[in-house]
Amino acid sequence: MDAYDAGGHDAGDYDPRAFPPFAVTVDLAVFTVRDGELQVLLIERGQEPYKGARALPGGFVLPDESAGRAARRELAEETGLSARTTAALHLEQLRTYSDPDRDPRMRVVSVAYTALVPDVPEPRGGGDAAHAQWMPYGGHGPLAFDHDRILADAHERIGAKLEYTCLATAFCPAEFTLGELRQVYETVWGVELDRPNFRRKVLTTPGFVEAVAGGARLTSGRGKPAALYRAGPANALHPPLLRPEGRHTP
Amino acid sequence: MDAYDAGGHDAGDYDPRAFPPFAVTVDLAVFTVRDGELQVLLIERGQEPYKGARALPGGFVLPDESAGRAARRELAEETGLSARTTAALHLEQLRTYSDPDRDPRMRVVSVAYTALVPDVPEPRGGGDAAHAQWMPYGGHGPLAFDHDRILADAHERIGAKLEYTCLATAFCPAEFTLGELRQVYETVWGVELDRPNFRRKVLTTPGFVEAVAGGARLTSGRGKPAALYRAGPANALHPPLLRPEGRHTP
DNA sequence: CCAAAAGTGTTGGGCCTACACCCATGG
DNA sequence: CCATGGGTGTAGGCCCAACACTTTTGG
Repeated sequence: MDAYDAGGHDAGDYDPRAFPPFAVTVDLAVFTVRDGELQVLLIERGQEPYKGARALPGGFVLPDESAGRAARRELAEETGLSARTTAALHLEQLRTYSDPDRDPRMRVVSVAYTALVPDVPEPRGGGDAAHAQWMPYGGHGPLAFDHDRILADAHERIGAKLEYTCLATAFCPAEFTLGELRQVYETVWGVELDRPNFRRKVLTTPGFVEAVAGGARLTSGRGKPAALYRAGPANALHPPLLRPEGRHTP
Repeated sequence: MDAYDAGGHDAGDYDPRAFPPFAVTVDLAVFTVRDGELQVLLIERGQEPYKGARALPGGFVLPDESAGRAARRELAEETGLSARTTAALHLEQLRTYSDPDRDPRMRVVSVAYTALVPDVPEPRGGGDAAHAQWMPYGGHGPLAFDHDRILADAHERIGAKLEYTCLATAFCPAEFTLGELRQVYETVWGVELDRPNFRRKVLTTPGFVEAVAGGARLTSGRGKPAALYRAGPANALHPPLLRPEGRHTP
């Protein structure tokens, strides 16, 4: 213990062999909105422990890459999407999970990331790529390790970020209707929003969305065709778009 | 590379010796409000690299503790405060910094924490404890490693959290005046707030503060004695206490 | 008496909720 | 022609920024 104290990178002597060895991994909480419900990308474990249980995709951080790069690489591998596609996706560090007992085999510190993707085609199992599949959020059994907690933290985070960032557009394709955007909010928050007020709010927030010139599209066949919009240049929402009753709807 | 892929904890074979070795540390961004200005706890490095430069306090995570426990332990060691005192302090995980080149000696992944402390006595250099000292935020030179960025991220985070949490009371002693609480906001945000409106806002937010029965105290000698308050049971502010002009004042 | 800080009151305007109402399309 | 969803308008109310004013202390 004293050896480690003395080896602190802030002061004292330094011995490269004195540090306690850790494995560092990334875990991914990847969300999408499909069929009007929130879905999450999960894999099925083939090995003990937790064999047969669902888990978040993830893997080791390599010696020459940052955790963020590792997360993007794993995302590409698990979804089977091209590197060009995944490079544009929204990926955000959530937090780091470091309980000594979180992995029964050894000491693993995991940096969790949250990714939001539009309704992409089903992840292909092409080549080496994974058996990852979309499952409704909450409609899966208990997950392996501490992944239930990671997933819950991720859900809470994106719910909060929808309030004061333009993040919702990350769930939508390049061009989308305001109805689709509203459905993102309703699905993640689990509430219904007033359509006219939502529209005004979004359109009066500078840089949130911008109209597409000629476009008009039908969402589900019925009703008046809706105008199309693109994501705007803004990152933050001023003022924020708060969910109805105070906080949370867990 | 393939060996590491196959060793991923989500699938495939698993070899405990195949994982890339990392050192895991914690770094602490400890803030206080002293003399009406925001100050941060820094140490001076005695070793290369960055010998003589200022840095954030921190150290290795031990094999049998979580990063959070390591952060609290380091905080106690650096400030010289008793374990009972530090156990009550607000400590929050900021984010993890994992750039491969962030430490020139070896691969170090650091989990950064932010701590908010009231105006405690100068950290004693007692016993083994550190040469840590308070310095005005921004009034120090460039820091070692990527600590400038960590510190900037921490400042942004606490500024944002003041808006929608009761965090500001963590900067105050057990009993405080509304003037002291307002000074916390003004100091961290770098703006002036309207006193009457601030008072109303705080008092009408349920659970933010509660009045101390008989108390009344003078802040700086001059003026009418102010009533004393304690931190209330609430954690979040509804509605939030937004800073004046949109975002940021960097 | 004056300066400084605490505390109370008031008012005008902005924003937002909650509706009512038209428009365009598919069946 | 009716159900469905897009889009516009409007009235009421709540909240809040701004500022005037009183109170209580130290010098």
